[in-house]
Amino acid sequence: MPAASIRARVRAEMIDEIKAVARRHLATDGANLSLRAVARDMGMVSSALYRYFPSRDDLLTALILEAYDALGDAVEAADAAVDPRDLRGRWHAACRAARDWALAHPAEYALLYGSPVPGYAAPDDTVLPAQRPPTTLVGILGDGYADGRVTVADDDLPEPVRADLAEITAGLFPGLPESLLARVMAGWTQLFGLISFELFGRLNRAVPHREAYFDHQTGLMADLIGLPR
Amino acid sequence: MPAASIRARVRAEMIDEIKAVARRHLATDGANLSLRAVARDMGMVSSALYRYFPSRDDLLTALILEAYDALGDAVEAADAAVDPRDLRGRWHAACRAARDWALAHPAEYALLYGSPVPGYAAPDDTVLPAQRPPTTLVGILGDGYADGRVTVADDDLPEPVRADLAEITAGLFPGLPESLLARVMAGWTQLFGLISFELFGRLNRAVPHREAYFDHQTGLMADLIGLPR
DNA sequence: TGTACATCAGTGAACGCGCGTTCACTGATGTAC
DNA sequence: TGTACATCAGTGAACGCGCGTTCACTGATGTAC
Repeated sequence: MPAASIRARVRAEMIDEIKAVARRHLATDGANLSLRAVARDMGMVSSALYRYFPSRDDLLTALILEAYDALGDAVEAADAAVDPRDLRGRWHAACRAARDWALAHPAEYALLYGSPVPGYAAPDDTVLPAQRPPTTLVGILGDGYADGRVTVADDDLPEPVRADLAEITAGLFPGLPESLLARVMAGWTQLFGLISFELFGRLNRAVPHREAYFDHQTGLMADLIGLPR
Repeated sequence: MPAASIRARVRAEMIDEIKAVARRHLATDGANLSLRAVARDMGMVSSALYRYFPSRDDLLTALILEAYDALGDAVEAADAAVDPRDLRGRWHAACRAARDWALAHPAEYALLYGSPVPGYAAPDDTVLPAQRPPTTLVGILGDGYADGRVTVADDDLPEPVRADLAEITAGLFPGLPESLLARVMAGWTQLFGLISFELFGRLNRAVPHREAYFDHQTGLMADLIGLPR
């Protein structure tokens, strides 16, 4: 191995370590991530970090991208691990995977799905990874629609909504009826609403049995969407 | 009017003005509210604010309480303005009121329903005002259940969930079946999921017709809950 | 293989800024006799 | 009604802290001949 790539590898490891330390800091500081604190934890001087990230916001962006991808990986893997014909099993598995990931990485979840960080604008690279979980959900429904086990409810979609959704299906899910997409989006909203409520403390006193509650609620959504039992 | 109460009134007006200025700052700074910035905007020295609020967190708490109450007022008023027998109309009105309030006060909404502020613990006084919107939703369904126009779906509630919900109904909504409460909670989760998605940018590129989308989605939830059309 | 040079990582000091909170103080406003 | 006193609002300086970012620098590591 040429010496140059050793340096490159060390550099890549440093970047990884910086991100790992920064992730730990997210847990206590939220999005008020401090470069200096990260540098301190790494036993470096704060200016040294500028060798690796041109600014604090770039570090934040890297963390966001990684988090989106970790969440996407988890959801897709959970879906793929279930018999493809077991639509309801896939739905529950995907939802649970999202929740499990969020519970395991609450600070990163808050970074993705919490209030926007003041003064920080997410770059466009985040759009695609952010779409992975809803895309997985649509995929489950799409399979069911393709083999006839999921039928389309006769929703009276208002025309502007139908048109908006038609653009989405045309680009990403050709052939999918808009009203089916609308219902999957209800499920997608519900899923992250449930996780946010749980993580942000909305269920604190009211619902001690969080997991059972979560499964039941996602089950209700599966009914609404028309997933066969 | 005795002179003492003039002083008291001036004091109350100052407190109101401080909160109003602080609310404006929330919009740009998010929860990183700066006492000094508020004082500057009021043409005072920062230490003067300590005559009115013992600490920054107390000011934040006051803002949170007011925001919960403003949202609660809006939702309850919208519900009350509709013919009580028009359950679906009440549902839509309550949901829209929550969305309208959130759109008009995005920073305060984020304070209530966004990621928790690091290092800040909401005091117990916030619990009751925070319950007002879901309580309104339950009220709509409860009326329908009482006069038989909303029937209870035969959900197979897992026992721990049923028990959790039974405690809630026993305390707040005696006689309401747990499975009905579970569905209202789905609607409640959906409602704030929708608002958060919209405000936090999740629909940015995908759904331009936000209001129609919102109404359609809350309509889907009304179906799930069993509100008569 | 050895040597001159270029690249790169990390240092340490500094700039300029902001923050929450405390404290002794000045004046004005209200209270009690 | 007038006066002595107490209360309160607001000032200004200070404490001690933290932050992101820049910049000239030292050494070590890698490259090219």
